[in-house]
Amino acid sequence: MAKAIPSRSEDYSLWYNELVKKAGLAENSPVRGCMVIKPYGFAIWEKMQQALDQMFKDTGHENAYFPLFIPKSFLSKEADHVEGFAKECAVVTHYRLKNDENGKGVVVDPDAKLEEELIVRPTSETVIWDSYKNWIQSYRDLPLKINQWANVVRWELRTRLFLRTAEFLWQEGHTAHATKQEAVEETETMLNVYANFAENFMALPVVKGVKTASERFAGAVDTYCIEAMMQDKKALQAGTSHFLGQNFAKAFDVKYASKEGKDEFVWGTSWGVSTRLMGALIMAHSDDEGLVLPPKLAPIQVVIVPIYKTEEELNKITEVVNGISFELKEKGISVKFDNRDTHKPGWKFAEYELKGVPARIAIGPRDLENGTVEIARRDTKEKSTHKLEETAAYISELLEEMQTSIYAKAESFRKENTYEADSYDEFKELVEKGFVYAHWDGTDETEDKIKAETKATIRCIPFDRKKEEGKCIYTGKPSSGRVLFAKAY
RNA sequence: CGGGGUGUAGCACAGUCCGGUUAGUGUACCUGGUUUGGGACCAGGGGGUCGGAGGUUCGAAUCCUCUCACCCCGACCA
Repeated sequence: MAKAIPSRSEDYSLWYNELVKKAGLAENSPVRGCMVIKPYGFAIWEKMQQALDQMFKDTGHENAYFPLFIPKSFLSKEADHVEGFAKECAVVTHYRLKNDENGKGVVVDPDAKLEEELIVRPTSETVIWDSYKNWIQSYRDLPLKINQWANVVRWELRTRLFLRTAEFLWQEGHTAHATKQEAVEETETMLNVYANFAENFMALPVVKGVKTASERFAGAVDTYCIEAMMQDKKALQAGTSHFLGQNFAKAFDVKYASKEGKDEFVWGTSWGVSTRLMGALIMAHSDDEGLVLPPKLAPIQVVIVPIYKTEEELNKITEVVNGISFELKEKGISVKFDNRDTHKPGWKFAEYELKGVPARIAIGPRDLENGTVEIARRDTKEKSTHKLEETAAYISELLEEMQTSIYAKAESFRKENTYEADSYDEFKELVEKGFVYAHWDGTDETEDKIKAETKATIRCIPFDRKKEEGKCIYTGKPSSGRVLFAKAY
């Protein structure tokens, strides 16, 4: 049997790239740095969307949609914001093509130049705050809590499927509040929503914390984030939630009349997660046989593979399968019966492993005779035989067990590869091997130097860090707690 | 934008240094048969602007010039 994908331990990058392609998730598009998300990959994204969307609604948000194009002038209204995004914007300058006079196909019509160029949104703060100016007049209009599912474009110099593509899909929440406290609470709430989603649906343990000034979102007062460890021990930022203060309110003149009749600027937040989560899901759990999907996000949770010689046998198996399928579907479990005659059982086993289907039921003549089925779980590849009548109950338990066990595996992996460093020499050695908690003097300067010398960055200042007096590993200056360092994507 | 690498069938690649029949292998695809509890086997078959343009030559996938695209490493990256 030829290996479907290269070994993870030999070449992590290649393994990831090939896995994304071979499992039918996505491929490079003809447009530089963009990707085509294939049906199976999109089905996983849809499962993510569904769960997240429900969580947003449960926390009082509504969906809306804003334009893809942003007038160039909007972007420059917030000074830090334009600074942060200017270098990676796609710009629309013309609105018409024409046939080339020399017969060389179509060319841009120079007469169709736009008065003001349009930016393809790299994020929607500006265009949304421009609307909010009209939507908000009174404290009665607040809080305003909107989410949008959309695509955005950032012309990154170097791209990677799912992790950093020129165009990507995401959701972005944008809220406006009457008080600072309420906005800060919203920022925290949404970070917790993301952390819950990562841990309970993606089975991915995360570290919650706040970014240092140098990693902060352009235009934010504070950026909160969740950071996860991938199987190559590098960190991946899996979601961010920004407290915007009154920065965008001031830039777009969004004021409300308070109960006391005074004009006040509103307080803002924004938060988002993207198709990058797909990359996180793949890199966190998959093995050399393919994807390992946590049951809650698997488009197909159970696949049933018949093993038969004659049509008569297949008919008998189908009868049994219909019974099992019905029971499973009643429990809300998604089932696929792959009775295609064009592929052999062995081929199907390998294929569904590559696609990360959590549980597989095989039924053959042997089982028909004994009234049993064979059940294999994707994460450990263990196989076991069960009585027919116990199948649905067992599968239901198995899926729950797998969800927690995949999480537990990722968590213990992270634990095994997390260290504390108390000197710079120790730090340099340990940061090659995973996450490192170390003391830092709190300055940009020190952070930059450590990054330049080791390639490691401060992923976040964890919320749950313990109070501990110490000395900065680089300068020896006093510090009141450890921060999380790692090499990152 | 710098450094390195690769463009040959749907996919993965050999052939290029040292030019020479009709451009090859694996896999995938099609047909027929035997198979079916871990990516089956046998036989037959289809599929190529050798990334593109120009040049050298009797003759170019191979040599020369230009060009385009992609990948990896860096710079950049809410």
